[in-house]
Amino acid sequence: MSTVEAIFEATIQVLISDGPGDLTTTRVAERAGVSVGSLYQYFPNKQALFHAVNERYLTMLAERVEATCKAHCGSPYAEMADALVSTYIEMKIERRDVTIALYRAAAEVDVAGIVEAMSQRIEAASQAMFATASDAEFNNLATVNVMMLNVLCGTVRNVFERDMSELLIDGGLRTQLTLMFCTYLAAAKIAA
Amino acid sequence: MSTVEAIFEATIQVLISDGPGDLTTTRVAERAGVSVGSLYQYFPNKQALFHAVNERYLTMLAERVEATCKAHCGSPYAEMADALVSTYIEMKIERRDVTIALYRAAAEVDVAGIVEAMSQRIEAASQAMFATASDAEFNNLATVNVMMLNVLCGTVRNVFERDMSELLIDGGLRTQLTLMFCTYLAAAKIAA
Amino acid sequence: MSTVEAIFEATIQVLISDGPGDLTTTRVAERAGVSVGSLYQYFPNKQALFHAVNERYLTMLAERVEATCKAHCGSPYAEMADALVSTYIEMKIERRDVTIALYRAAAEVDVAGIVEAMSQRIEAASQAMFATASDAEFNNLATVNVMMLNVLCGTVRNVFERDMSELLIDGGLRTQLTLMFCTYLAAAKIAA
Amino acid sequence: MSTVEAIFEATIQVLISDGPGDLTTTRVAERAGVSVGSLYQYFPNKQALFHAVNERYLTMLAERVEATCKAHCGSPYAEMADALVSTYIEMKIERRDVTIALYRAAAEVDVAGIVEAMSQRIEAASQAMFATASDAEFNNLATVNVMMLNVLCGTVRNVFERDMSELLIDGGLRTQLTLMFCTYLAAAKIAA
DNA sequence: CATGAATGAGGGTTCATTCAT
DNA sequence: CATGAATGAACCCTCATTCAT
Repeated sequence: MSTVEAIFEATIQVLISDGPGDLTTTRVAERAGVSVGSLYQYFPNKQALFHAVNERYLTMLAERVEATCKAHCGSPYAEMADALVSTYIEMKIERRDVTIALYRAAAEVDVAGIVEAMSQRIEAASQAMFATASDAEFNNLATVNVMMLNVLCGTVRNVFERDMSELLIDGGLRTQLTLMFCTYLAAAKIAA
Repeated sequence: MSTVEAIFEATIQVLISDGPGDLTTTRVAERAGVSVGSLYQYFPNKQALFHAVNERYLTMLAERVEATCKAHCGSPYAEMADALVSTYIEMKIERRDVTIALYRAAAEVDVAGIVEAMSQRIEAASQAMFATASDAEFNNLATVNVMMLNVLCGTVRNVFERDMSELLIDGGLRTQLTLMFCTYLAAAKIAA
Repeated sequence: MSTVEAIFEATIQVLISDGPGDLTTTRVAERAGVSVGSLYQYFPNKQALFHAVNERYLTMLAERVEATCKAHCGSPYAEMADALVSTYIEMKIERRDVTIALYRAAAEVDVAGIVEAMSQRIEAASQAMFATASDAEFNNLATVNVMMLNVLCGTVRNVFERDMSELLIDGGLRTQLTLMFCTYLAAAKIAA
Repeated sequence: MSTVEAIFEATIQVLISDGPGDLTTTRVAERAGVSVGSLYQYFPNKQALFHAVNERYLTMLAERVEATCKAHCGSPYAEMADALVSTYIEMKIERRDVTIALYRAAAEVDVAGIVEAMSQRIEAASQAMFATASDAEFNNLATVNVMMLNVLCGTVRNVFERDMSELLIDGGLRTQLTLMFCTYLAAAKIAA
């Protein structure tokens, strides 16, 4: 494993075990099995490290969502909603500890830029998908789409931060969010 | 204004102007016009101060929501949904800077406990309200209710943190969330 | 002794014993018998400390020279030259270690500003004095005066840095510089 | 250009553009277009590099002064004084940035040894020259000579460090120093 | 002989907290 | 009960130097 890779992984590990408040460059370096100096050879400062870790994570997320959206072009909108919600939640659950760690770290630094960029990628992909629904066209698709994604991201975050396991394990969150989106979309359908 | 009051206000002010990263006890004391020593007479440590500020803010929020819920007992559910969403968003918009400041500070410290407590108060009030809707009864009200509140809190936070002013100023967020909740509730109605 | 005083003294001591390259804020604080934190309560950073120490020293020097110049208003110019040279050199010899330490430290930081300010104070005082010589008037006094002071400051520094004790102990430097200035001034005299 | 040459030049360049405080071995190597490792193949440590650069510069200076002194054997002493002063100042002005950079760097490291050695070479050459003046013999030549060279070196340094351009551009410094030396030497002449 | 990633001691600086006044 | 100077552990970051390739 490359040094950079080790540092990335160590950052996540420290974030998970110690929390963002106790994340020090020394500790990260130690956990990565390298010296602080090495860390600073690859990242100009602590912020940059944070930034990079978040970017990497969010980029992965965005890519997966984009892929899902592409894969569901032309499907019925209910399937689209389910695919979107499921993909997003599954990714978050997959490495639950990482998800929680990054949610907590988000406020520490200026990650707003990355978050915004990724949000827009996801929004674009989603809107493109819904525009091709086989069984409906929508009024105000732009607004509706933005709403759904804010709801999706915000709600999932809330559920993770409150650690509401019961909503996550049995798919309650997924089912209900999908349902909510379907009824919402139905109301936005253009009468045939 | 009491000393404690001054300290509370100063904390918020520093949070707004300097951000949570630059909030130091000395700075808070200065802005409050008291000495650090005095600050420590009222709060055993920085965490406690943070905690208190958040508690006060969230308690106010919870109380307002509870009042709204009580006031809408027996109304049609659409009105309930609108009242809930409107009250929550209005409070957040009212002192937008404070809202954003506290969202950002949330991760810094362990506010999870307070958040959880307040969430449950709000959920209870909301569920009690919806149980009295004049025009419907709902399947699975507990789940539906929890979902709506997670969506409400999560989405609003997301919108504030992304600073999506366009959704806030013209009431787009309010209208759409209300609509979403109405269609969602409609789907949960018990057939008459 | 006040904390600030102790820090000033400690800075000089460290400068003398360890040299400017090994002057660390921690070491200064230790030697002063206070904590680093205290040091930073009085000086915003290391540079400021350096600056303050130099300013204090050079201000004293300038004041002494100014006093001497005032005291010799109306004297014959040879006495003036002797007074100027003697005062300057004596002050430097008085605390020889401090003198050497500060010469060495001068390049470390931006002391140029203070040096320039003090140089100008001294030049002004000196020129005012020579303008009142009882036994001569001078062509180009401004130029002649600036030359003498550059020579005085530069030469003394050179002698200290080269540690040419033999020139300092028996007054050789003083005698010769005075002589040099007298012959130089004589050449600038306006023929009666 | 040899590697060593490149490193020398790079050191000077970094000194000029970044100052002695920001001179790092890595930066020097970069600017020289070689690796740090290579730098350490030629210089055992940073001090040695500094040392070498200074030695090279001062050796050149000493050689030029020696040459001038030899060339003026048997001349009248006024010509000698002028030649000495002019040569020294011209060399310093020739690459003014280098001169200033090295003056500033001088305190950083232990260059005292080299400076002393070069000073003595120059003093010897100068004394030998003045001993052959065609128009005078001097009392105490050793002392007079040492004085003049301390004055010359010290004053020039002072003028450069204070950046008194007006004294350098129109030759004021040169003229006045020469004049000062001539009157000083005249006073030391052995009566015929 | 060149390279440059890796090292890690050490420097400047901050800030929550205490306690003598 | 108020004050604010003093504390010092801990943080971020730098850079001279080494050594495996």
